Amino acid sequence: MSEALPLDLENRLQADDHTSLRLWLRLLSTSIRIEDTIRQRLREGFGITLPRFDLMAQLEREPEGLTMGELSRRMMVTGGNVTTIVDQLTKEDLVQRVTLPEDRRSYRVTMTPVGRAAFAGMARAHEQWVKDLMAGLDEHQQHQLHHLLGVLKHGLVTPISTQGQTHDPD
Amino acid sequence: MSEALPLDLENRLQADDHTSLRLWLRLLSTSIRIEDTIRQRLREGFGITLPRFDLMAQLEREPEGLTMGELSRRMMVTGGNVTTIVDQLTKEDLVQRVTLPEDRRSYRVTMTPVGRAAFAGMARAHEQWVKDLMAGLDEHQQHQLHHLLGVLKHGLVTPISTQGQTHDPD
DNA sequence: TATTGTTATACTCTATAACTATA
DNA sequence: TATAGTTATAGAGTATAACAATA
Repeated sequence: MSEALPLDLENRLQADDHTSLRLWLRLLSTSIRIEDTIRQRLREGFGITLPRFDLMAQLEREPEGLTMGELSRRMMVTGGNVTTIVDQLTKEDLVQRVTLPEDRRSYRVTMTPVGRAAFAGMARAHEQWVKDLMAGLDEHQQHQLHHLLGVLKHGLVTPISTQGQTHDPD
Repeated sequence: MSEALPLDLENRLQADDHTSLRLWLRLLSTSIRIEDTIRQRLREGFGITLPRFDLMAQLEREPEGLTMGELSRRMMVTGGNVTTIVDQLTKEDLVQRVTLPEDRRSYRVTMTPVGRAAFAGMARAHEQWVKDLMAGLDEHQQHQLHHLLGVLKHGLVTPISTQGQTHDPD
């Protein structure tokens, strides 16, 4: 975990490479493992997929609802896919399209009362799962990890596409 | 980043929940952002997908090659999918199936010379991308993050399936 | 009978591009 | 013309289950 660092600059670069690669593989595998667990439990417990859960989570924060375009930008997927997901959730009576008088090309997607109730249960379970999965770290370690990930994330070179002012505070 | 912790036990649990949830969202979003970047560059630079790259990375570490079953367990996907991926890589002459005299049901998948050369280039580029993406953290922070992720990962309750002794040291 | 690998099928998510209807 | 959303299509990855060949 803490090898002696060589003094030669080129070797140091090499060592640095391996540190980064090992870190990335661990970050990725940890994330995938947790995500798969949550995905599986959402399916088994609530018969819902992660993208559909995510869409409802977006709506939960916005009681007014969101247009398809807003959902597309927030979820960072193309419009056609949002249509599919909203279609499915609509079929299950979890969300609905509400027409806008001021622009008849557009809709506002909101949760139905059924959807709100269903989501409350899912969100509660979800939060408990996450808490359990994170329980290997104490409060201090969690804050430390949160901080380091923040540094890493904000240090990422923003890709070419800063077009749609993506909504992604975390 | 460091709010005062309430003393009431129930509130503390609540606060703890939110810490975990915020941590998880940050972990997930950071991981996805890096993964998407790498995925896109692998496609644009080398015309290869992440699962195919991963399969070749598995073979790279095992000069003797691996059977379909071993690949399936290491990549944690079902056998049918490994068949598909190996088929595609075989079509591009990057890997090959080598028959085993001792068990004619089974094969050993190895990289072709072409595949080995191609993978060397990909791996070099991949490592450099990772290094650049991680550059927001200094060496010490990277080790710290690596350590915390290790604690988190090993604290995860091992899922029910410890059947196939999954190969996943990271 | 059990095991290795393949095939067939289906589902979800994803992107691109053509299209409709409004603005 | 430009924009909001839909539809059509295609491709990748995934799982399940039935199947063939071999052990």
